[in-house]
Amino acid sequence: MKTIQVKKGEIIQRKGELNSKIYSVEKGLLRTYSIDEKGREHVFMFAPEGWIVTDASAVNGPCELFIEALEDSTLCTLNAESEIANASPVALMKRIATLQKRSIMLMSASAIERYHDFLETYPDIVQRVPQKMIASYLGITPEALSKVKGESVKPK
Amino acid sequence: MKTIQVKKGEIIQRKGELNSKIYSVEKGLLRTYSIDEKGREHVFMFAPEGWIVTDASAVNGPCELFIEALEDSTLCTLNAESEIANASPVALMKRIATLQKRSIMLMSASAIERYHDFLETYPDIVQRVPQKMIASYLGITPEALSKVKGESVKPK
DNA sequence: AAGGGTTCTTAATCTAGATTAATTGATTTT
DNA sequence: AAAATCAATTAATCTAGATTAAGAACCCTT
Repeated sequence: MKTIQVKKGEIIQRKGELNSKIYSVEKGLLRTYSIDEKGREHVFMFAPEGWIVTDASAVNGPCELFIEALEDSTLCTLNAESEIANASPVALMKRIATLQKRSIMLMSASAIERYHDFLETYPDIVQRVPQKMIASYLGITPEALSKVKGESVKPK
Repeated sequence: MKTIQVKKGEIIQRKGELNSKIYSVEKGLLRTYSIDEKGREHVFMFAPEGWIVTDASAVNGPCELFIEALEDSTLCTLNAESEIANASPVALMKRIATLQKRSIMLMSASAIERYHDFLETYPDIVQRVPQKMIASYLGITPEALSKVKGESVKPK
């Protein structure tokens, strides 16, 4: 386990890499995202101070996700292979519960409902993240996010 | 840990209950689903023979999900509270990886792409599950599933 | 076997969000 | 500070999938 400094815009992990790590965010802000066959980016999660990031698919093979610093950040890195074996099952269950909720939201809620859920899940980061990345996290385009926000302020 | 028999149609766990369990499917088929504020059902996952089912959100509170037997089934039940502490972190990471993929699919793939992913994820259960539940799992209506299946057979 | 309920499909219409495009304002680069 | 690139918003049009409705094919139950 060691502490590292990363600069805004730096890509910490890329799809296809094998040396998977677990990152604990001490200071700053990360995001993870995938790029599909059509070349489009999809933000999977954000990680402000106190959050932990890892690409679960990297446990049994190459990473699926990119990890990028959205601000200058301080991270604690753990080697995934050795640390996962003693990871807390209770903490992992919490992660599963969060993902369970996210899947259900994506299946059932409208764009504006998902936006409000984003605000609850990540209070205090709206100002720190570009709109287009929030839109990507919601699974919609930046144009659609602009639209629904406008409608919710001045309804009808 | 004990083995129980359940009948087709039986609801094994309901939203709001506190006595969460882990179910391992020996024989038969289960599904888990949520019901949103508008009263609509959303299938979260299926569990044929060999799969394990649990409602992760029940670790820290009441269940979010219903669990139902789609066929007469034989299940091994484990008490969640006591068993989660010694659950295998590697197995939990696999579950996280599956959910990670599901979220990304829901954000980025079209209905027909998600249908093909369903066929890969659950080979051999298409014939055993009603279309409307497959549609619900995909996050679309039964009518839309009928439509895209028809289009994919006879394109244009 | 007849009746009443689901389930599936097809078709017509409607709508949330995508796409395209243009405008303005920020941020970087030189 | 001008040029160039990038971000956000607005508007017009388009489309995947929703909604509504109706008919056909299955269950169940009696």
